[in-house]
Amino acid sequence: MKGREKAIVVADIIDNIRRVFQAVNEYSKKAERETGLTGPQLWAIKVVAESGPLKVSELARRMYLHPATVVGVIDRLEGRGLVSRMRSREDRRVVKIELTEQGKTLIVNAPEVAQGLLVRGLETLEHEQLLRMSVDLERLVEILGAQELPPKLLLSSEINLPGRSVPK
Amino acid sequence: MKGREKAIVVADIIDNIRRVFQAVNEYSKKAERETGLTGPQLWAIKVVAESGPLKVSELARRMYLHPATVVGVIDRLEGRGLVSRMRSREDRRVVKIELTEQGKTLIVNAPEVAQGLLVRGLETLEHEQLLRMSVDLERLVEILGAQELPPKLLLSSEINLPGRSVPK
DNA sequence: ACCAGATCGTTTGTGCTCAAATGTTTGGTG
DNA sequence: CACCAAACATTTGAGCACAAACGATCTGGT
Repeated sequence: MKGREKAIVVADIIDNIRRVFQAVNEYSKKAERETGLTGPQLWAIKVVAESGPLKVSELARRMYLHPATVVGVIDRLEGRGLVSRMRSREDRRVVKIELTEQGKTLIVNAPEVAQGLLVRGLETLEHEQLLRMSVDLERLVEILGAQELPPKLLLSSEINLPGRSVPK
Repeated sequence: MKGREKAIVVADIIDNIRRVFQAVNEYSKKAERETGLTGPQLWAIKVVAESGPLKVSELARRMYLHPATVVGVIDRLEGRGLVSRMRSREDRRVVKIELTEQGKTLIVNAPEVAQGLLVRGLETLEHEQLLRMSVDLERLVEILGAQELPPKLLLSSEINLPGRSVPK
C-alpha cells in the first residue's frame, strides 16, 4: 500500500511550491534594498522602460494589477522624479506614463527582477528537462483550474528574450 | 538551432508559474466571499483550529508571517468573536490564541484553502507523475536558490493528511 | 444637438505585509 | 537586591492590493 509514500511526495511538492512563493517575495525585497525602489515600483518602471509611454490602464494590464494600485505606484515613482505623467491631447481622459532622464539612467544598472533570475536559470537546462517541467507546471495549473487566467495577453513582452542572455 | 524553441518553452513555463500565483490569489478571494473572512484570516483560524491554543509568535511562525502582521489579523478575528486572547499565567508576556465556540462552528463548514485543492488534485495523479513533479519543482527551487528557506519547520502540520482525503 | 452609456484616471476605505520603535515581563548576573 | 539582556506582544509608519464610488471625457444613437 503506497498511499503513505504518495502523501509524502505530495507534501514535498507543496513545500516546494511554498518555497517558490517565498523566494519570489524575498527576491523582491532584496532588490528593494539595492535600488531604494520596492518590487512593484521596479517592476513598473521596467515595463515602462521597454514599452515606451503607456496609459495607466495599459500598464496595469501588463502588470496584472488593478489600475487603482498602479496609480499609487506611479505617484511614488513620480515623486522621486523617475517617471512623468502626460495627458494625451487626442483623448484627454488618458494619461501617458514615460520615463524621465533620471529614470532612464536608473534603469540601466537596476538589478534583475525575480523573473530574470528564473529565465536565466531555466535557460541552462536541457531542452528535454524544459519540456518536462512545462508539462508538469501545466498539470499544476490544471489542478488549480487556472488554464485561462491571464486571458492570452502578450505578457511575453516582459519575459521574452530573443537569442541569448541580456534580458535586461 | 533550437535556441528559439527553448525560449518559447521557457516563456510557457514562466506563464504557468504566473498562473499558479494568480490562481492561489484568486482562490483566496473566492473563499473571502463565501465566508466573509479574508484569506489570511481563514488561514490563521485553520491553523489555530488544528494546533490548539497558540502563542502569537508561534502562530506567526507557522504562517511564515511577521508577528506584527499576525497581530492585525488576530485583532479582526477577535473583533468578530471567532478567536479570543488569553494571557498566560505562567509567563505573562505571552498571549494564547484560541477558538471561541463561534469560531469552532465556523471552521467545520469553511471552504478549503488553496492548499486543500492542490493536495486533492495531486493525490489523483499517478505515483510516477508525482515523483516527476517533485523533482521538477525541486529544480525550480534550486534555480531560485531557496533550498533552505523554510528552515526545517514542522510545516507538515498544515499539510499532512495521513491516509486519504480530509485535510480539513 | 442632445443624451445614455462606456471608458479613463483618480479617490476613498479596508486589509495585508514588513521594519522599526515601544512597553512589559522574565531570567540571569553582578 | 538591583540591574540588564532577551523574549514577547503591540504600536506606528510606509507600501501594496482591491472594491466601490466619483468626476471628467469620449462615443454612439436618436
